[in-house]
Amino acid sequence: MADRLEAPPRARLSRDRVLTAAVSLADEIGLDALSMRRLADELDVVPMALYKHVADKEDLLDGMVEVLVREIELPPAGLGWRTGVRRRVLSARRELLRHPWGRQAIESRKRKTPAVLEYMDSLIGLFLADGFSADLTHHVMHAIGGRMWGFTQEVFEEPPAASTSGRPAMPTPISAAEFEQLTQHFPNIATMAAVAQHDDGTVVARGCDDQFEFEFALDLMLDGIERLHRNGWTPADAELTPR
Amino acid sequence: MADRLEAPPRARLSRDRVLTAAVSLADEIGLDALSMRRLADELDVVPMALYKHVADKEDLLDGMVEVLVREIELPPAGLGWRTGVRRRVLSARRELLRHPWGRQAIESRKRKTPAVLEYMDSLIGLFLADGFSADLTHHVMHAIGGRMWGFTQEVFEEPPAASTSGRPAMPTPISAAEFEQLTQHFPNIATMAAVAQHDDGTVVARGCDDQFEFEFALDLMLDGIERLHRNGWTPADAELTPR
DNA sequence: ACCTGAACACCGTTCAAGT
DNA sequence: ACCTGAACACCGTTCAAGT
Repeated sequence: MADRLEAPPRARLSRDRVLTAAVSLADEIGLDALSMRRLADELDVVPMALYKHVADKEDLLDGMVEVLVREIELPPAGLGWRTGVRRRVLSARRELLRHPWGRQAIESRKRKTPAVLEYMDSLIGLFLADGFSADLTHHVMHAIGGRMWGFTQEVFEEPPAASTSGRPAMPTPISAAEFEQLTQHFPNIATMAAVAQHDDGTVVARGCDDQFEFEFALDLMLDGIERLHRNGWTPADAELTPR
Repeated sequence: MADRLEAPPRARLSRDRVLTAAVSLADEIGLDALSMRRLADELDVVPMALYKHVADKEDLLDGMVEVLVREIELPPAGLGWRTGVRRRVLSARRELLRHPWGRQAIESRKRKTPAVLEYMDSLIGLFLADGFSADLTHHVMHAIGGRMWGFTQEVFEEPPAASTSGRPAMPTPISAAEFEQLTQHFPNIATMAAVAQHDDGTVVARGCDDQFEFEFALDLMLDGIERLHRNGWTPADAELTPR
């Protein structure tokens, strides 16, 4: 309504402005809907103007991932590997919840950009500082895998009955008829789902608490790593892998 | 050269033929390059002809995932949960190596199709049959997560120096100059990578053996699960989660 | 130096028509 | 019943021009 001071005819473009706009546009409309043309619209600019600031769409995505990864908190040093790893991973998960496009974007990158390498370097540093061998560090970094970026390993979610609407994957209370169907064809899923749905006094009462499942799996992995480290794992142990 | 018996002017289309063609086309050119139009070309048909056999591209991808998942081997019953899970997961991984588009396709599905539900049901059945509570089964299924489909949790791969060419991510021996760079900026990555590259007598000598890393992580998880089961885990244990 | 316009070679999908 | 043609509303990107 009133005249604004910034943006007289139009604000000047820059890589930062392009990336920031891309990040919040992706937050809004999702990664699949994010196109160079749509982004240009948002910036009140013709599509080709973007190409002065990003090489192409791949470079745009690289830049968006950089922005996201730099937001992962690095806690103070000296907390020990387990706490250090745990806090980084939980912070990464928080970023991914704020930027739901993050997983797809990170997974589709082929070149590791500086912020990505820095983050991995800091994780590796935690293990090495606490006396993990380079070998063991290597293997546990692989074992942590996507969880270092806060990826939930799902592909699983609720039993069936997906959310028809855009986002909100509600606790999905299924109807009696659907449950009957489920019991018939997938009795084991039904048995498992029944507990997660009914039960009211236990931890699982919250239906399916994503944060709980995430930490459950994370701690299972950290427990395993701690045990290997405490037992002085060496490459030789790998030969006599169980089974 | 000689006249062929099948495909007189052109073979009749069917959902199966469409899906099979899509699967092998994706094997060849990758999922991103797979378009309805390209697939139609491959089948010597106009793009719109496909829409009689698949509802849309989403439905095509659903069908392709069905084809892939049905190829996962279900070992005979009675092997016990650990062996049963391990063999399924390793078989799933083999499928994913044959169909590199599988991961992206599976991850992008929102509705769980019958073959997917059947596979999950069979996994859950293994735990229940060996006396896992429905609660614990629920949590460990989440913890296994993408690994049940044979997903490597990577996002990690070699240090830097990505494969410039299309596919073959070679062991990537990096040059002395690159290594110097790496040491400067990412000392911990360098330390870790040095072992995986030099060492010649140990297990890690193979540089970075994907199969080894996969099984290392899988067994770490299975060990953890076994321990919980043996100790009679109950939801109450979750309250006193470490840290 | 930075932005624009027009064009190219693609997409998925609809709709009305052909056989 | 199944396939086709033409069209619509999109893509990413190049290239030659404008200011």
